[in-house]
Amino acid sequence: MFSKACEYGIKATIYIALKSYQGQRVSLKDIASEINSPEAFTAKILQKLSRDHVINSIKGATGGFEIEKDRISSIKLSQIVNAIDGDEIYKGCGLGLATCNEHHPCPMHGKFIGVREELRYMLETTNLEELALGIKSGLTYLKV
Amino acid sequence: MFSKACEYGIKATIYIALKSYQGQRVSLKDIASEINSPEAFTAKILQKLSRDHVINSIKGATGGFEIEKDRISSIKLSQIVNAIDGDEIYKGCGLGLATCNEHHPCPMHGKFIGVREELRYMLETTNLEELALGIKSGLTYLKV
DNA sequence: TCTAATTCGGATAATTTTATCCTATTTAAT
DNA sequence: ATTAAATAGGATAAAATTATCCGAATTAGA
Repeated sequence: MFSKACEYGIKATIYIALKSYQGQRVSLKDIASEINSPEAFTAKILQKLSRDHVINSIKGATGGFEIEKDRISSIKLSQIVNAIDGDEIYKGCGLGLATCNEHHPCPMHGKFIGVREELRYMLETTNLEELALGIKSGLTYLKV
Repeated sequence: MFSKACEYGIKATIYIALKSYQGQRVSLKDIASEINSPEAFTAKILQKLSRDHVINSIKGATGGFEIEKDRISSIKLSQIVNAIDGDEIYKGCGLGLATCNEHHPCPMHGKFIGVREELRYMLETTNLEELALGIKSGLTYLKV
């Protein structure tokens, strides 16, 4: 469904949100260990999310990654997915046709539109805060 | 969402079903041209579908690919996807956790379960006949 | 029997995705 | 200033996916 990079990106952002919520800044090493991802690869993904202003990166000795507390609840899953995988997955044709719409639908169009719409809605309405809260309360997990 | 191989596989199977429905057997060349896919790569995918008994392949001079008419309505999209991409996409965790269930959910689990379930249901209930019929009636398209 | 049309399948190549390595740069603290 | 800890980013490598090439095998029909 999502690329590995996107999976890492989502998990990393949730973890950063959780820690930011608690007033803590987190290092790459910490993130990679917490979400069980390869460090250098995760670094590239965080750079991308930082350039896209989903997260903030702070260089230097006490540097790391964080998100302003008051932005956490307004950041949607779709922004993360978009920054890494683009929007093809929740806006594009299921069979990869360049143009697929009501006037020129692929064979799956009518069947797929509900799935895609539900995915789009889920990604565009789910915010970081609710995801981080699940981790905080020990109800959900980022690894294993 | 689906791999390129899977997209080709679905389109190819729909086209084979359409022609089989009309009592015609189709060649690889015909298929590749009709769904706009690379011939040799499509051949590998058709081999896989053939080994999985989704389609039949006939060797030799007047050979090609076909599906028994009376099986067309009973073949589900999920069988094609399964043969090529496996079932991870509609059964696995959205964040790639090896174990993700109600007792040990990933942060997205509760949000993702609806999407995944709708995708699973769509794939498991949509049959080849309805997809081929759309093409036959000129309402849907396999390319452009 | 021969030929032509076809699928099969092994080998290889190209491209994309995933992953690693290493140096430069930044910054807080001593 | 110096040092240590951290991110940035270019170069490269490994693995997976997508794509191509070509000879072997099969089969209908002349």
